[in-house]
Amino acid sequence: MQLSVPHKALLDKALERSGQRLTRQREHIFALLLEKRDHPTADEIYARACIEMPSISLATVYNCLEILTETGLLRQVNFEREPTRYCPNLTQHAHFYCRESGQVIDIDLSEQLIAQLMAALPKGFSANHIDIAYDGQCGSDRH
Amino acid sequence: MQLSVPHKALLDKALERSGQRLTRQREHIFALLLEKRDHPTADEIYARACIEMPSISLATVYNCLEILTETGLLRQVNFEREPTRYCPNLTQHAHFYCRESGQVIDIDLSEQLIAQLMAALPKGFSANHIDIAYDGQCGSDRH
DNA sequence: AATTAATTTTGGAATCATTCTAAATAGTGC
DNA sequence: GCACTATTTAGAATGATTCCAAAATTAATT
Repeated sequence: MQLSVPHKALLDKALERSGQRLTRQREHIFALLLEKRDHPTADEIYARACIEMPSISLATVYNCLEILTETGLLRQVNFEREPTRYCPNLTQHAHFYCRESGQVIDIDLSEQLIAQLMAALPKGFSANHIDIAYDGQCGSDRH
Repeated sequence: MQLSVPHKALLDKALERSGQRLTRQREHIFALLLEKRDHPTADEIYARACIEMPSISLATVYNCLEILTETGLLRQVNFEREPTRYCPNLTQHAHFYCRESGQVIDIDLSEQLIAQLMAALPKGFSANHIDIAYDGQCGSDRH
């Protein structure tokens, strides 16, 4: 598994900007997230990482995910108090959690809809972020 | 602290409907939530409950909150992986979490806005619930 | 009111995701 | 390659929540 040239450049730049070093582990975790964009948990990422890098530890996976999130390369996705999932899609979008198939699907929202949500806030309130999570059935029969 | 007659009737009916008994503990926890609608965590509710009912246990608080949620009298509110908070406002609404003051504020959303959010889903998807959490500054200086 | 049966409460142990810690290892600039 | 600093590692610690089995309470029946 290999990071594409533009993604590699993105990673280099993001780490440099925040004074962090590029390590094999960080690169591998980032590549895994980009390769299969299914919103895995830290445990799932750890299991996948171990295939090519058996010596990696779970603590490192958590650490890499934290650094990648801080540097703005990943987003955390939470559903209730389930384990945190990770998402490399940085555009403003919502998440749909299908309780049947367990899949998490990105839902694009129009600028206009976001603007309306912002406009629903009382005077004086300002939001840095809106987290929108749907849950229901996605109609696919994959399990 | 006393449950109003209509709220008492609501509690009775909801418990009966799902075959649960009315207990002092359940009534007390429900009354606490209605009295101060500040989205407390289980720990905070436990601390408040102990004032009038020192023998109550944390396990019972969790159990009551679960039952009251299941019977549809309370909603759980989560922000990332912070401890779950509880809310007796059953109308469709969003939550605003002020990182400065720590306050959680209910935000009303129009039917129309909810409908638009539902309409943003791909064909075949159906949502039971949409969870909307803003975070930012609420502009109050209470701390 | 006593008896029984079923549910609830209780305190403590267990669980699970995540964070912390301190020693070992790997990057970076010279 | 050397020294300096950041990172990784394994395992212990944490914190919210759930589980457990015994004691207490409630509801139904006599």
